[in-house]
Amino acid sequence: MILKRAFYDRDTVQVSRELLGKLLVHGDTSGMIVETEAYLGGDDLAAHSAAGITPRTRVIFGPPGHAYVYLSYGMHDCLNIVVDHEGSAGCVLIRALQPVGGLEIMRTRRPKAKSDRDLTSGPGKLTRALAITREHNGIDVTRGSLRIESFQGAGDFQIDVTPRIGISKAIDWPLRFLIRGNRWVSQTRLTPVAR
DNA sequence: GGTAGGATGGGCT
DNA sequence: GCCCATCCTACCC
Repeated sequence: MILKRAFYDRDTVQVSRELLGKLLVHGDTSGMIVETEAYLGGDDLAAHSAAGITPRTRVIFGPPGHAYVYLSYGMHDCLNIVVDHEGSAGCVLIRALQPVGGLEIMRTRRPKAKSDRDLTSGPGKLTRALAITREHNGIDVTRGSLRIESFQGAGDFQIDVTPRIGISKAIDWPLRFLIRGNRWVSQTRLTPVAR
């Protein structure tokens, strides 16, 4: 079942935790979300929205349940989901997936992957494997080809919390969430600070 | 097992 | 002109 807009129209940390175990679908490929990061509005200087409303960040300030896709380090597209109410600047970076459907398609899109773990164990890897690009910036993920669904296959799991990866500001904030023990979690910065 | 450094382009001051 | 919400390769244990 596709997640409705009300799911996203809530506190950013809460939605970041609850997106774990959900199914990200694009066309014939899909994967279970196993790692997320929360980016807040207000005084979160690591968030793109800290620069205010610009042509790039406009979508983050818009209504929840839409994709924010940006170019990272000049090479990689990264996927966020806009959350919290319109006018606030919360969003959730999708950092890793466990592949569920369309593995063969993913392998052709990431021919250099040395294992199935390599297909989607990072924010730039998973967008490549699922063919998500900046062309999807601003689209509604509560309907259409790119969407997020509940996933019975997730089963029970525990959540670990750590600081966020690859940022230089607010480096100690505990805003990275992952499914404990999952093989597809990106491996840097393992030590959890909470549950 | 681990890490150092290069690729590469857009956003913002 | 500087700063990146990354990935991959080479090289070293």
